Amino acid sequence: MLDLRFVRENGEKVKESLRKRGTKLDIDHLLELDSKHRQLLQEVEKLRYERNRASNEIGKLKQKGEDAGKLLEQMKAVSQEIHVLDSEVKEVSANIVSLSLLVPNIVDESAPKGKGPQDNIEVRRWGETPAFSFKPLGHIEIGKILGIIDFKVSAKLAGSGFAFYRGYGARLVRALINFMLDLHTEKHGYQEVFPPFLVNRDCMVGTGQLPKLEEDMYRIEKEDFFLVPTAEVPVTNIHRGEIIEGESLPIYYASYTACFRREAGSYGKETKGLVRVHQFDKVELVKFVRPETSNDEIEKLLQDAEEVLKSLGLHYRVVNLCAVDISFAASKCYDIEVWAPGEGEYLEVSSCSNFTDFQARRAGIRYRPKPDAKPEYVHTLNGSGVALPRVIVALLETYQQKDGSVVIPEALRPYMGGMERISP
RNA sequence: GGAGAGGUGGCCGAGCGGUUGAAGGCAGCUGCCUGCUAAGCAGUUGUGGGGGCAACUCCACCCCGGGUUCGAAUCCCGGCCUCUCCGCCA
Repeated sequence: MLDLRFVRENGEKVKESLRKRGTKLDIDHLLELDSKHRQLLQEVEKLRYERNRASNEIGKLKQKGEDAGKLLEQMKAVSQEIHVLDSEVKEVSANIVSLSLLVPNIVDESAPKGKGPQDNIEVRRWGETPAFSFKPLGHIEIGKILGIIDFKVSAKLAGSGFAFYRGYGARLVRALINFMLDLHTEKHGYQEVFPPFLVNRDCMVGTGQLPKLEEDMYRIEKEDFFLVPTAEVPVTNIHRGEIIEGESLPIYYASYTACFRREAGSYGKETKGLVRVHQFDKVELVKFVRPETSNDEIEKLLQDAEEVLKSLGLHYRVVNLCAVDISFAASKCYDIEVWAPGEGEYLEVSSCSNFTDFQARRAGIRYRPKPDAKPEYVHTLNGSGVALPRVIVALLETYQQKDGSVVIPEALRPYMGGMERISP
């Protein structure tokens, strides 16, 4: 959510940002509602003032045992008026809120302009695309040969778009989660948290998934709960409605959760295998920081995520997303894309975003710059550190051997009971 | 799931339908004072919003949402959460 006052005073800037994003929204209408709202407020508040004073007067008269009938009658009418105006105010402000919730964050100036993914700018590459003396297989085949991923079973259990891991495959999932959590907590200074996988509506609005993306979310109708699409949602909401003491910033959290996404509208090749599934595992990094530091913090966050891939020896590239590609709540975003030799393409395994004060304002997350200063909104950031299925794709495809086995990168071996390779 | 209790300011805790933004205590801050570990005295300390260049001023907020009333922290209804007992259960 943007600061309404900011929108009021920087209408052009807001519209410019919307143009860059390719989003059409009637900002002028929002501003009209805003001024109507303020005008109504003035009217009601004046009446309230009048009524407060009169009610006081009535109280005094009654205490003295005097008659207050006349005043009482007058105030009855005033109360009626207030009631009518109140419902108008309520309606207008409800409209303002619902419109405001649909306005995306202002795009950072360093984000490239562009019309689509082709305009994202590659920031750097790490490692090289591995060479093979044979034609590398895709992960689906490898998983089948090794008996570690079974899409027949997952389809039987839940339909298409799910994964079923078995044996060393299941072990690999567990190993990766532990490896990543250890890396971030022991080396990068994050505190590990383990939240519920179901959250209420307020959380989803707080981080910006709702109201816009409700169709993409799994919802438990009876309780109005949502399955978390990412740990970002529960973890960012840890501090919803709080005022954090300045000295405790920055706060870094690392969290494993399963992630649930309906992925409505996906089709074709994308929906095969592990590349796009309804449920996947992810270790997420979330930061709460002072506003003036968020530009540096996103770079550090990105590096923390990159280190996962470096440790695993997987070739990747980092891209700076162009305005059109940046998600609703973010102001700036880097994607990390890992190379999958079997697929022959780069796969997004991490998005590292700066949400500036956008989520903080929605979720009411503030801090005190100094012990007695007025509270201000924090900046929130998060990044995958990283998402598992596509890393598994890259891992299997990168480390596959001619004999059908897959070598386990050294960093992961302690988590695999010292195993060096998975053989058919 | 059944029965009961309760949700008040940073914390503890009072509150009859009428100067209660809210007693009292603790904590914090600011003065004054006292030579001793730190006590005493006085003052002060919430959030959001509107109006004004400003001093300032007004409105709202005692879990949330409705209602009754001239007036609600106080009464009524609905919801959420916490605690205790019982039941069920990994």
